[in-house]
Amino acid sequence: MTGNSRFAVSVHILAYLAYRQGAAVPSAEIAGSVSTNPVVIRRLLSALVKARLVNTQKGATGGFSLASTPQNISLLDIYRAVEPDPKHGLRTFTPNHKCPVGAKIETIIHSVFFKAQAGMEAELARVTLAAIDQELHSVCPGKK
Amino acid sequence: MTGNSRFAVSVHILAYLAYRQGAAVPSAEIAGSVSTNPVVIRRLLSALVKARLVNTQKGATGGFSLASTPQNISLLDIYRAVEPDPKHGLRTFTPNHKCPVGAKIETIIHSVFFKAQAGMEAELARVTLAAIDQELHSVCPGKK
DNA sequence: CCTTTTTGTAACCAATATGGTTACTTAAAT
DNA sequence: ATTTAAGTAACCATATTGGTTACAAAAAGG
Repeated sequence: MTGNSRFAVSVHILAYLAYRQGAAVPSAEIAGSVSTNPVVIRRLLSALVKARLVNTQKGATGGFSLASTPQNISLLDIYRAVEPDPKHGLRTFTPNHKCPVGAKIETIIHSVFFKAQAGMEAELARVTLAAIDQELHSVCPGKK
Repeated sequence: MTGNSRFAVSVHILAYLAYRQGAAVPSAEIAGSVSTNPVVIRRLLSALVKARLVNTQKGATGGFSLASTPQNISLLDIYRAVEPDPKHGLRTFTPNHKCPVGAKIETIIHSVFFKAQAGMEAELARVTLAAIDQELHSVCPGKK
């Protein structure tokens, strides 16, 4: 999907903020849950703040909190915030345009990747942060 | 999607083989169309041969050819041949299991990624090499 | 045989991406 | 003032990626 862990960690971050129910959560606390450095968390939160998914507050008693209800945040929102330009490995794909195949294949593959991307994003759009939060609070999968 | 160009180049390779209609095509010729080194092509073809999508023949007059009709090869077949284990950036994602969120989020994210992957693969399954080949032979998009 | 062509791989390299870390500035609360 | 915490730049180690050279194995054709 993405090759890096930005999306996975971002989902974890927002799930953690949902779990903390509106409290101002410092990056160090989130980093403790993710098991990484607070700067890594703040870097991702910087993108999430820009995408208006998260509010931020500096200073003592500051921290991060959701800018919207978990019901109003989909995983697609998160994905787009932290993976703005999925380049699908087309970076180094520059076929020879002097060849009849090379001349046309690039456009064709772009269109295929666009459809594949849309298929993936459609699934992400179906999952809300509220659904994730609910799973977090379920005691045990399969419990009656 | 993948981060690397393996899938894009592999589609190009198979499209080229379809275009050459069963001839034994040497890796150097394909490399000319893709604009890369023949070894890069042979590396990918090695995976495609193992997946039984391509036949290979050593020696003079040797080369590669499709092992099946273009109609019987989907882009999902190609994807699975060259990206056998899409690790979706979960390599370095190892949350803190001592935290209630960290303990459960990994499973949840795995399931989300699985669905997203399935959405993407469903689109790839809908495209055959024959469809690509047909697009390659269309004179001009939009021509009457 | 012997030469030519081509696959099959190993080995190595440069470029890039990624995540972790330190350090420092800015801002807010008490 | 002091403390807490965001924001961000800079740097580093590691991993991935694609390109390249090199060479063995194999098949065809004299």
